[in-house]
Amino acid sequence: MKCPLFTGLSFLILPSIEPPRVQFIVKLIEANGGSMVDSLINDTVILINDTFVESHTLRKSELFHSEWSYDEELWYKLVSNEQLEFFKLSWLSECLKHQKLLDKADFRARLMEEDNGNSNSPHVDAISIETQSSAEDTEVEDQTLDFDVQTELLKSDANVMASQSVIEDTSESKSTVKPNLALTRALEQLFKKYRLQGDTYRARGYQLALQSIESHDKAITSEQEALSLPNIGPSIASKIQTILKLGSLPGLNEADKNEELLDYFMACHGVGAQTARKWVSNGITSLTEALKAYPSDFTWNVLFGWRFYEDWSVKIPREECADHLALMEKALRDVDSSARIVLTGSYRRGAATCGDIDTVLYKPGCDDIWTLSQILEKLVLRLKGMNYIRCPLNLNHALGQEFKPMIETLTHAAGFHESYVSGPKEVLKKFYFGGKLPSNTTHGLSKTEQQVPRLKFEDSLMSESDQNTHCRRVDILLSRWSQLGAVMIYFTGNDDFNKSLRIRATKRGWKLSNNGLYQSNANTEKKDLLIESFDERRIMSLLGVVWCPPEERNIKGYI
DNA sequence: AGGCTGTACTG
DNA sequence: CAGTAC
DNA sequence: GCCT
DNA sequence: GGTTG
DNA sequence: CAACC
Repeated sequence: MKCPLFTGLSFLILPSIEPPRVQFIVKLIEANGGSMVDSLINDTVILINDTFVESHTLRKSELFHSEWSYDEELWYKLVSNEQLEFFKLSWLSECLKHQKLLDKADFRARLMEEDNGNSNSPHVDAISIETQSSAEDTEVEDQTLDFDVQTELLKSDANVMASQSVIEDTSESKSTVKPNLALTRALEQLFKKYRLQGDTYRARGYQLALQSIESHDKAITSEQEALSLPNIGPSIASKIQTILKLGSLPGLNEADKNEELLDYFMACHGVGAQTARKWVSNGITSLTEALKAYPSDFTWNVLFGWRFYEDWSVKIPREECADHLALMEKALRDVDSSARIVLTGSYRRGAATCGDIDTVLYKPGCDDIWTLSQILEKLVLRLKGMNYIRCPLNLNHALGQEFKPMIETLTHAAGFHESYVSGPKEVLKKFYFGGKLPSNTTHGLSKTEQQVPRLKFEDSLMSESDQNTHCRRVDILLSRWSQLGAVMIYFTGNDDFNKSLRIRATKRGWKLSNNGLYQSNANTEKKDLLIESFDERRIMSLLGVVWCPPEERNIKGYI
């Protein structure tokens, strides 16, 4: 008498042992001395139902998860543990058929579907970083790497000033003296001009030069003096020379019809520099004309941009952001009581008015994007049901179905007849949309009427505007629990603050993104190694930046 | 000469 | 892939 | 555009 | 006790 | 949720 085949082995079968076929196999396992478990015991053999495996990789993950019959905790453990191995359930059937334990190698499977980015283990401690340990916690720049400490210090001092003045600037700024007004005005014009033309880096060049001059509180009197400032090179210095001599830069003050038009078009969500430039250079002067001449430029995204053109050019009072949050929080509680949504962006930086409403959605302990995505989907559905969401700006497959009627109404209004086909993506990592509070919630009637782009009359037919409440741009970004710090940094900004951090990361051979701080392995085919992604403070500290609260991240230029 | 923040979504 | 947006 |  | 990770 | 302020 031999021992039964599976004596002493424990098995875990995913995603569920409910299906009759699996039930049958379970009986066979137990008949052969094996045991079933529903959590991770030592040396448990983890098997995946073959219907969910294709070429050693998980497929039909949507179905897989809807059939999941274990607790969320287990899923979390399975995805986060890099050591674990998974095999196809057919291995077991084969063993039974041959009455012996076969080599499992051919039956190997991976749990993560497509995941071409980085699957990270949440609880990993930072890899050893002895090579640059000095930055940790001592809030001092390490001397070894910085040959340009002086410049850096100068710049950062200047930026502290700049950011403070920005905060106070919200009301009045007569205390600030501007000795180089002629220069900064010209540079600003050049910056705008090149940005409008889509010449990003030239524009950036002028923007940085502009900021250099703004933070230089003495009047500039010579080309030489200008040249000595950071980000001012021969070309700009010579232009400055000209301005000093003639009082202005020839051919710059004429208000340019084309630039105005570019501005007009680019204020529409979805219309960028390339598209606008194409239209303008072909003599188009209104959205209506553009629609006729270039219908294919008008994706449903752009059409929504058009519909809410005016609403989305209006700043949002800080208090209203909180109202939006409250509304979403309430809906979220019904979807998943442990999930959280928080305000980031300019709101978190303390701004009195915000261009849009940025939020981050997460669930403590949850690193599984699929779960988070489900929560987001349900939340969106509820918000849509409340008539809060007035238009989506990106979709996955499921939501594509839900919003199909809305989108088709829109494209039909624009004169298109093809029906909308939703994309194939299953998971939502973010959701951008237009949201409008119920009219009784109206906060302060904006008494500070801002100067705002208005649609030309002939373009106003596609638009929807309402004096009482505005439709607002709202962004929801998902965050894995283990990456919350990196996501908060990214989505709190501001842009220049992010650029600064990311440049500092590159200088150290690292890579900072919304996913975390990694040691970049660009050439070697190995995956980037995680340094830190959870702790906002530690990321900044590793990059040699003294921790600062969001209100102080309102910087201009680099730190 | 080549970089300039780095990533996700649309069509 | 280009274009757009964050 | 400027910087390395 | 609310905020942050 | 747990640790923190």
